[in-house]
Amino acid sequence: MNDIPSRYNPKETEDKWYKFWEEKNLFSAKVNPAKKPFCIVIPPPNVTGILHMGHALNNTIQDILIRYHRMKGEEALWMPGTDHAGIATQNVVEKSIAKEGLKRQDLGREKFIERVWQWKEQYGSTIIHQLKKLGASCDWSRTRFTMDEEYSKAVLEVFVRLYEKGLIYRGSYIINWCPRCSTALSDEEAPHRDLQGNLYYLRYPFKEEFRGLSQKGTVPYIIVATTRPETMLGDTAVAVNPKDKRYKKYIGKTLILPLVNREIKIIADSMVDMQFGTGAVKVTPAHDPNDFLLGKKHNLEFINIMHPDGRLNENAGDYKDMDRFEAREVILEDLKEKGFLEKVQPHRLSAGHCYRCHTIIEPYLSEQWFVKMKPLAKPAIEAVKKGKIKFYPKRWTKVYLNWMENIQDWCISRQIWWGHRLPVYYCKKCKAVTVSKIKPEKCSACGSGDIYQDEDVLDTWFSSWLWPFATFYWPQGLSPQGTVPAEDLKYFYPTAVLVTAPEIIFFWVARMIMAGLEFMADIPFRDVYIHGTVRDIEGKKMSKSLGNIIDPLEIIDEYGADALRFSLISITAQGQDVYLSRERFQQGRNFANKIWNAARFVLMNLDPTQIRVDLCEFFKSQDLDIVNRWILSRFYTTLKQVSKALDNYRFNEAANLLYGFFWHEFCDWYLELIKPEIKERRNQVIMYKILEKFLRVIHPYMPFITEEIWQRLPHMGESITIQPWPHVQEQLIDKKAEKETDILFSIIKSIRNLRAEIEVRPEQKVVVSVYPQIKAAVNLIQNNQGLIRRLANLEELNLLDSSRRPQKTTSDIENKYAVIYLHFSGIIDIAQEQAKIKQGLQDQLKRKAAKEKLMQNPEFVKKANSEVVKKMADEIKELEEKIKRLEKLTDELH
RNA sequence: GGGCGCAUGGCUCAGUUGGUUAGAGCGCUACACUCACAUUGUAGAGGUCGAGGGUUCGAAUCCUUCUGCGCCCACCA
Repeated sequence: MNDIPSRYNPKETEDKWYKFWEEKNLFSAKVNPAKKPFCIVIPPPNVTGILHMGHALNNTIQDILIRYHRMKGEEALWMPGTDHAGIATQNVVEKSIAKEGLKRQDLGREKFIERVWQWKEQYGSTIIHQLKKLGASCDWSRTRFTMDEEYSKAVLEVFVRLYEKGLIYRGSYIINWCPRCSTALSDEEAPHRDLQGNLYYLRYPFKEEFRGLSQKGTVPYIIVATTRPETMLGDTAVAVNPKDKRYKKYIGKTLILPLVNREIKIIADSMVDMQFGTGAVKVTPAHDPNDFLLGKKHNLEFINIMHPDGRLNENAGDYKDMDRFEAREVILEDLKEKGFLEKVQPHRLSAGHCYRCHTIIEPYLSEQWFVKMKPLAKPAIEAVKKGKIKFYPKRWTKVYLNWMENIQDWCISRQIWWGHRLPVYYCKKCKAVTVSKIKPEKCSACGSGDIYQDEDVLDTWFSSWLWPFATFYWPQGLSPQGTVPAEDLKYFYPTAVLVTAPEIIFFWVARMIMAGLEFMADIPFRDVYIHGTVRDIEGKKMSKSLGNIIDPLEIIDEYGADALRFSLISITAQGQDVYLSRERFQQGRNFANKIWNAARFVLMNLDPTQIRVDLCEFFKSQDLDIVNRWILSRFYTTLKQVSKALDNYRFNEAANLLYGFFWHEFCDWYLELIKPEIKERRNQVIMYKILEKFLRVIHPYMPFITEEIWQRLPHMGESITIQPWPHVQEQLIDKKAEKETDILFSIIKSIRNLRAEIEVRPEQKVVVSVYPQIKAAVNLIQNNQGLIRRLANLEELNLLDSSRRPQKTTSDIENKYAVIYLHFSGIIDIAQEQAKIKQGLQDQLKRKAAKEKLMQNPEFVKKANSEVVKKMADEIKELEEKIKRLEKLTDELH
């Protein structure tokens, strides 16, 4: 009689509806002055990316927002795309050609880049397909890639503008160098991790006293401490603090650098911490950022001892071509042998690690390009301080500001091939630098045609920081095919909200704010929502290397995308980390199935001819019964709360509200209540309308199942994705009905409780007498006897007007509203009953005493909210009545 | 060294501006597959809200100190 299976099968629906949405272009957004724009730019995943739980969380949140605002009638645009991810992608392709026994150098730059593009064509859209599996409603027709021709123009434009403004400069500085990737990295790309290492104490002998020391008996050497002994080969000084009494007399003296036999001076600088190590520090200006500063200040020699790949170079003498860590061991051996090693102490230290390959980075002196950040940071700090951009949760504001206020210049050149090549040209003749978007014919200084382009490419983030406007074809404002009109940028920018993870704040969020203000003269987004990190059940971050990954695609396969989405969101408190296990997804699957079966039930019992009516009109024309008034009220109350929660980025709250409403109110109570009279018009209309509206409201969370059901309903419109978000009908919110059903339900629950307690078989009908404790309950019970009888499985229901315990009573129970007596031919355990009553009496007395004490406190009466005081007084009155009744009962039982 | 987060029933967590008897999911116990759903239903057990101190008529909630766990930042040779 009906063709709906009793289990929801996501596999049969998800791909089908996604295809449908795409075919109908339901996700495309256009400039529409009649509508409010709502735009989110996706944090572009790496082209090398495959969907992990972090993506799943990040994109589910964005999809919920986009679908919600689309239904609210805004012009919702979710701008998708991918990031060329310079280092990561180059690494992947290098690995792939390594299978053919090739290195990128074998291919040469051009051929290698060709291979990367080939790779991108083949695998670069994997993540896009996976996002579609998730249900992401991006406007795919706009998909951008940071290496697109037009996008690249924007990148070069920005470089040139900043250069011309004097904000980009080139210079030799100590930067983070990854020997494995063989490139410079920004500070953000080289996060510090703690390591267990050693502090090595080395003896540097004095030159003057070198020979005759043993006779004089003075200290023949100064001891310096270092964690990287191999860098001693590049030492050009030893520094002490000028205030340090121990060393004052040695300042200006000369030492002989062991193994190398270089003469180095002892210099004084207040930078030296007297407390650390021996208070004397070896200075390696080419291999340590602090030493670099000292080197500049004291005009020291800069000796680079390392090849870019981490092996030592010709300046390392005998240690040439050894790997840095191998050299460390050999050097230590040699130092030890020659008596220059004083001691070795275990030492916790932290070192930068390449964020792509996790190799320990080397502070390395090299010529790089930098962006001066302070001038860019200033307005970006202001924008957040003034509240033009808001972080959710708020606490990230401080993290952002702290970083921005201490911002360092940004190293943007990378010594790799895959990326935007610097628009910088050098003249072979006069060495002048020409910076130009398009390759210049000749040197801007001397006019020579003998020029060549810088080999370096730009940091990937130097392109991603333009994402919120470069995706709209800034600065031309027009896509090459003219498919994206110039007005788009104006209409959709600034975007509404950026959704991302905390570790991206510095990399991307902060820089987008700076770029937006600099190039668009406006903030790129109004809100920043920072969600938590996805962890496993033990709290460890999910990562491939730990092997604790839960693959979202497997979850989709097993439970469905809706289940994945719903579960993920319902356990993610705002901004808190998420602890996941596979079992957690059962909740979402079960909920989907519940919705499925409720819809199935409604459809099985639906007469489509009855329901074509406007809900409000229908409501006005009818004298609706309490049950329908209640469920309408509950729906609209929930809707109101859900909208509010979504507006405040409280996604889990909205999810849980919807879950509770649908499962425990609509299914458990409402559908059960109307079952016998389900064909009545009022029930037909209300159950249908609520189901239909509920589907819309849960749709942002569970797009697939809601579409599947929607399509089976006698619906209007082609897809649920573009149905309007229901309006809150305030006039249907009926607190009185809610209160009254609470009375009915608690009476029914109490009876059920009673039955269970004395183990009445479920099929056994019993007789129950009810003595209402509040006036409102009397009529209510009277008018809803049938309902109570059915849900509590009663033979007969008597309404008492006296609290006298009726004859043949087996057991009783009381709740806020009534005392309930159950008549059943079982055995009455008088003692047990007495104990129960006694206990109840004592509880009530205690509660009454507590409340009376509060009421006798003049401070309370004076200061507390009058509503609270009144409530308290009412409660005392109620308690008094209950106590009176209980006392009477005790007497009777004696 | 600086900053942030977390600590609530066996487990994982909610608890918005302080206000009745602190909630949910999972797990557990008992009962129930004729009636949309066993991916289910009904009922139940289980918490002195990490510790001390303070503010307040009133604190899981605000302040403070401490303890434990986790994270971020920093030029700790």
